[in-house]
Amino acid sequence: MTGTQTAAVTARSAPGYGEGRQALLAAAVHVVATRGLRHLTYRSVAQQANVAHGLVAHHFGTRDALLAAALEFSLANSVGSISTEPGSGDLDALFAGVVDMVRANPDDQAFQYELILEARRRPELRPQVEQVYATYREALRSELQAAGVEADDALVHLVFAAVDGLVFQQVCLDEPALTLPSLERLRDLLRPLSGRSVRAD
Amino acid sequence: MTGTQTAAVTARSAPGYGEGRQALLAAAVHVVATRGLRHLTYRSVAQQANVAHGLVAHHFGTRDALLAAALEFSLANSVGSISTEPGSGDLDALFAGVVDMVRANPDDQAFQYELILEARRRPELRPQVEQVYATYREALRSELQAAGVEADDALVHLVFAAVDGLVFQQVCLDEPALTLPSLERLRDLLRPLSGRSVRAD
DNA sequence: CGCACAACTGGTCATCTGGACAGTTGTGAG
DNA sequence: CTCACAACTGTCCAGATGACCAGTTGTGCG
Repeated sequence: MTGTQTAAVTARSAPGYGEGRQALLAAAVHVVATRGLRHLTYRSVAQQANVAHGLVAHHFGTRDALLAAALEFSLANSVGSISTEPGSGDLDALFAGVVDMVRANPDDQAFQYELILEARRRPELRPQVEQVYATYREALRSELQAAGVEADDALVHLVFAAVDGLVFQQVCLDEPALTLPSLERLRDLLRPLSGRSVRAD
Repeated sequence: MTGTQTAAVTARSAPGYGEGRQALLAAAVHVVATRGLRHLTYRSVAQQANVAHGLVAHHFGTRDALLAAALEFSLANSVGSISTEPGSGDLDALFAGVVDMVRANPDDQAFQYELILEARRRPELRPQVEQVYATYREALRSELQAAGVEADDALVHLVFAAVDGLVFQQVCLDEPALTLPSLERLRDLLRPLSGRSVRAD
């Protein structure tokens, strides 16, 4: 690519030298999220990344390996804190940023749900999926304990499943309007279990 | 197929005359659930159904139409009551059969999650998906009200999302051990909201 | 500048796929 | 039994796909 930027009328510019691998990872997330696993082909992902299709085999070897790497990439980019005030025990801060996070990164969420389902069929993907679930659950346990809630396994599992379900529905049915009030109700349900009564209501 | 049953050593027998269409629908659910949407091809579904692959085009015309029909088929086969004692208001009966239902029909659950994600990309699938969610939510609202719980939209949405999330995790991560205790905890959280205190603890 | 190596390109090929289609088989009514 | 029609079969074909690969280009070091 030597001085032909003016000739390149595509919406996406070619990645810089040495940036192809990363561009392919991001492209894989986008293609899967928007068109499904079925349409993730060497050519579709290369086109999305604006590189030649042979580069997929060059960097990843196989389609399966691309997917595994893309999952790792997506998780690394989206795992965040479950509270806007980590460690504070403030229930109002718990999951407070979820709706905006999903809105800001719908591709990552959708991609991850696709890959979680794929993990049923691809055992090599499971460690990553399980690790993320476990990480979030431990973080949730800490937050609940900081709030004075006795956080046994069943409660942690339930609360995390509830949020997982809310996000899934937001992503799939595009119903963000009810996510915030539902999270509010979740906090209302948890509040009597905590040692605190901060909210004046 | 005239008297060659002894020669047919395949695990699946060919469907009877006139039963091909139904066999293909069931096969589609199984193939998608076990191998993903990507591997749902005319040939894979026909092989699973033990019919010739041309029959897919004959009955459904296109792969997309097969999927839409299979979703309808799967939903018709799996939508059940959310309580083991419908209308009773008994919180202990609420979602009591869920774990066993998922265990008995993992294919249907997985298939439906695959199709829910697919509905993001295929607007024609959305009415069915939304209809099922709406039906379940209304049923949940009724059960909660029968239990004396003031069932506003946010609470219904939250409770259904929680169960949806639990089922998703059971299906994908194969962790049924925590589903029952989590449902128990969900009921514990709902109990103070009801006008009843039936459980002796 | 030359060189080693990585990144990248785009052609190639065997195989698969969606779907059309002509021919065969099965069913039920008259 | 005959006939109309639906169900079914398996071949065909154009296009797509995963992956390989020889050749080209870019980078950084000596």
